Amino acid sequence: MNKRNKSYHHGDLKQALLDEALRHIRAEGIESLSLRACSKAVQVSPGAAFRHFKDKRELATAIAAHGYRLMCAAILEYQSKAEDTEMAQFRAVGEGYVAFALNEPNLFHLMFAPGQLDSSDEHLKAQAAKIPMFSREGSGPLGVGDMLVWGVVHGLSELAIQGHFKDSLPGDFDGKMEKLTQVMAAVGPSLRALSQK
Amino acid sequence: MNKRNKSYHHGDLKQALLDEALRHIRAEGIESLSLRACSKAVQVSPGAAFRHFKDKRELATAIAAHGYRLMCAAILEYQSKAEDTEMAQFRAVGEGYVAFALNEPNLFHLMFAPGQLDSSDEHLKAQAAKIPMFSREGSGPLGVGDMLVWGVVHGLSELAIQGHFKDSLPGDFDGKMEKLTQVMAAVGPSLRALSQK
DNA sequence: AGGCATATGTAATCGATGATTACTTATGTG
DNA sequence: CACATAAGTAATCATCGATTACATATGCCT
Repeated sequence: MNKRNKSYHHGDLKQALLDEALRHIRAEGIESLSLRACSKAVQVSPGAAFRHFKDKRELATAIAAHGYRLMCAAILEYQSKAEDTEMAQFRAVGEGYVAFALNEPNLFHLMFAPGQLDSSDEHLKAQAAKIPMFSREGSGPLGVGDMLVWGVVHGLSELAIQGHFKDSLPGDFDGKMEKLTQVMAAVGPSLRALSQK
Repeated sequence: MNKRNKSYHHGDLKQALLDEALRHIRAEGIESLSLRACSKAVQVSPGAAFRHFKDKRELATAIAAHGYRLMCAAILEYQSKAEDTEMAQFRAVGEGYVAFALNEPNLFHLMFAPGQLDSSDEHLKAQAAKIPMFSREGSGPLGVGDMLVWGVVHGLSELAIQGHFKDSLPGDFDGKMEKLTQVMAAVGPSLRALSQK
């Protein structure tokens, strides 16, 4: 638990691997993530990584869980900046969701790449449950409004990330957010109404 | 061009590889697709596959292009079954999009997995351009309504595929489609109005 | 028919990867 | 201080994408 950097033992290899994996995924995406490359970057043998992560998927799952934490933080940030009306708070959730996706496209992609993750991981589920959309999962069926709200923000996020809106959105983050906020505002009220009944 | 199955030459190896790759992607997904396994399944040496596809990505791209053809067919089918009113045809596009996604989740996933594809492939772009949502790309910026329409159908498709609506949707295809059709119908008119101005 | 360019396939090989195993070294607790 | 355990190494396997040099079949041209 203490930091021993004298020799041999790394100190906190697990965290170091997580850091390196996060850095790599942000920069290059999940596809090219390699345990060996991570191990080398942290100056450790390939096999050592498997002492802390039984799988490549286990590492990816941990990173995805961290992604949910960041997404949650983004939503809370937008909520804290918004007025304290129900409608403003409702919109802030969507804006935070989209803002996170635009800022962390590779993390967003990983979080919705079921093949690369262990979806039954408890820590992963716990972090996801902090997101309003996810927290309603399991608590009975979602209403029409809830499905639409999630669908809109998720679809817009994904399509924007993948460049399908590149002719329709400014190049910089602030411009994208402003335009997407307008887009969502166009249906916000009706979705909110559907979501409440 | 003729079918010679006497010996050595395969006859139509390229198509055989495409068939096998499509079968594998449908059954297992893109992640585990392997050129070697495909080659073995078609009784051919691994290197032979590279005669017809310079890359693994080139093979994946061809399959994705086929996916767009199938998605287009699904949309046309829903349109042909729908009434000949503007609103009914508008809704049929969305229903066809979602129906395809539910029927071919792995193909749908591949078509929106930019890392695995060569997005600049001409054949791929040509097939995609037959989908109403994609055909508006490049023809000036999309309006608010168009972005919302695409976002809704795409987001609902993806979330449904990934099981995030599993408490809210029936287990069978027909049940899912019925519910999702209701969901989309709840905002169809307002989106259509936005999309037309 | 004969000959030859080309299309198509094989076999061998490279480097990287995920994963496992047996072994070694450090840690810290009774 | 001894010893169980945690944490790392080194070696190895099978698989993968990709390239190369080589072999064989096809079909066109005269």
